[in-house]
Amino acid sequence: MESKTDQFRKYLKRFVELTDLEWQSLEKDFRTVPKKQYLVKQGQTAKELYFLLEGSARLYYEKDGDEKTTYFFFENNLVGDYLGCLAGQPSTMSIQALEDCKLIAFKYETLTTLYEQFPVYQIFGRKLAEYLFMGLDMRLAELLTLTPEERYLKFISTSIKRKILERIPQQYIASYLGITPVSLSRIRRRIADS
Amino acid sequence: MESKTDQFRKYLKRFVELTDLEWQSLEKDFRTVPKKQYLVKQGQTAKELYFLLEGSARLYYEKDGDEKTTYFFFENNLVGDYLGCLAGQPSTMSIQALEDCKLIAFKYETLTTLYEQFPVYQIFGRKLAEYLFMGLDMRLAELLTLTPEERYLKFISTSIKRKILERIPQQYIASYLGITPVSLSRIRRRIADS
DNA sequence: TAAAATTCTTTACATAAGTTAATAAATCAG
DNA sequence: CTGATTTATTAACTTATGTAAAGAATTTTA
Repeated sequence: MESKTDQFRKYLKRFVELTDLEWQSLEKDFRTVPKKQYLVKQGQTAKELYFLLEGSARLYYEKDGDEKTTYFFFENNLVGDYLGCLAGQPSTMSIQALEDCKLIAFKYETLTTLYEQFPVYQIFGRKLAEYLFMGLDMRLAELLTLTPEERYLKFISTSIKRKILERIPQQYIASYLGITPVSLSRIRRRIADS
Repeated sequence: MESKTDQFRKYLKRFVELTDLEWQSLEKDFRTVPKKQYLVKQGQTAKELYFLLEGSARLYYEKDGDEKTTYFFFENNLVGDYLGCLAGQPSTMSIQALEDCKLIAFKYETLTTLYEQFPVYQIFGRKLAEYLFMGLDMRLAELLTLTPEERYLKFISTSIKRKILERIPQQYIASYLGITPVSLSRIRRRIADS
């Protein structure tokens, strides 16, 4: 039977192969965060990162009273304010559970300590940053080169994202695409009519 | 007197401290690229990265016949298709010299070899990726949370960026901000009138 | 310096998006 | 199951942006 931590260890294999000692050196802490509660709060300095075992979350910025959702997180992925951890600055955004979440927490500081202790973690740190960079780079290119309608079509064109559609309120998807919920509703109608 | 390579070495000190051996192990190649020529061409697989000694460049995507500029590069910074190097895929964008450029080229493969040879390069690789990630993350947040006018005001509010304004055609700044040159012109007028 | 090329601004018009508010639909909680 | 809450759609209106084209200003270069 696969334990919870195995899920996380398996995820790390995308990046590096860890020995048992290396794997155990990363102190892990189980958490549950109920729907609508926060993993990261704006203004507070994030000290830990999470591996999402179950559930989903959204990252949003607050602006003029309303919220701009810019990212989603799903099971079997890392969650957290990576930028905040890197910069050591208070978070400029919040991360809220969209569904009940089960997660594994680990201190960012523990990770940086492991960078020095084990070369393989240094490699992990690099590959993780590279992986996150790639994601953002492609996202940015899409935002700057595609129209809102094109972005929506691209968004729903992957089967993974279709699952997202069923689990996530459309208002959040709208701001992920850089538009208002009303506008997304119109785009959907426009597409349905054609 | 400071030599050309010293400029590059100094830049690297942001990330790591290199011994002479480590520094010399990175094979460097001087290049000049005249204005309007290309450092990276869409469709070709980028194999090297550059350190810009003098001049400036823009990164752009081609879409429906016209160009979307999404990034600028200036002296004393790295240039190149980092994503393309990471992914080993053909570039989806081009990088064009906006002014005559003097640069130091180094093979991405050499860098990855050095990751294995010298731990300090592994650290450099991590910190570089983290640094680039941070830049993209902040940029993305700005694009998704600010209006075009707010983005322009933010853009010109930093003294560094004001220099950019004087060296870079506004049409490119427009698409950097995610709008058309016409729209930028109107925003500028709106601000001037108020 | 003058002609050519490029860049910027402006105008007019069409289109899409934002805003507000009302209604419909779906989801949640007691 | 039903009332309450949240979410999605629609409508009406305003505003900003895109597009195309013309003219002005600037820069390039021969």
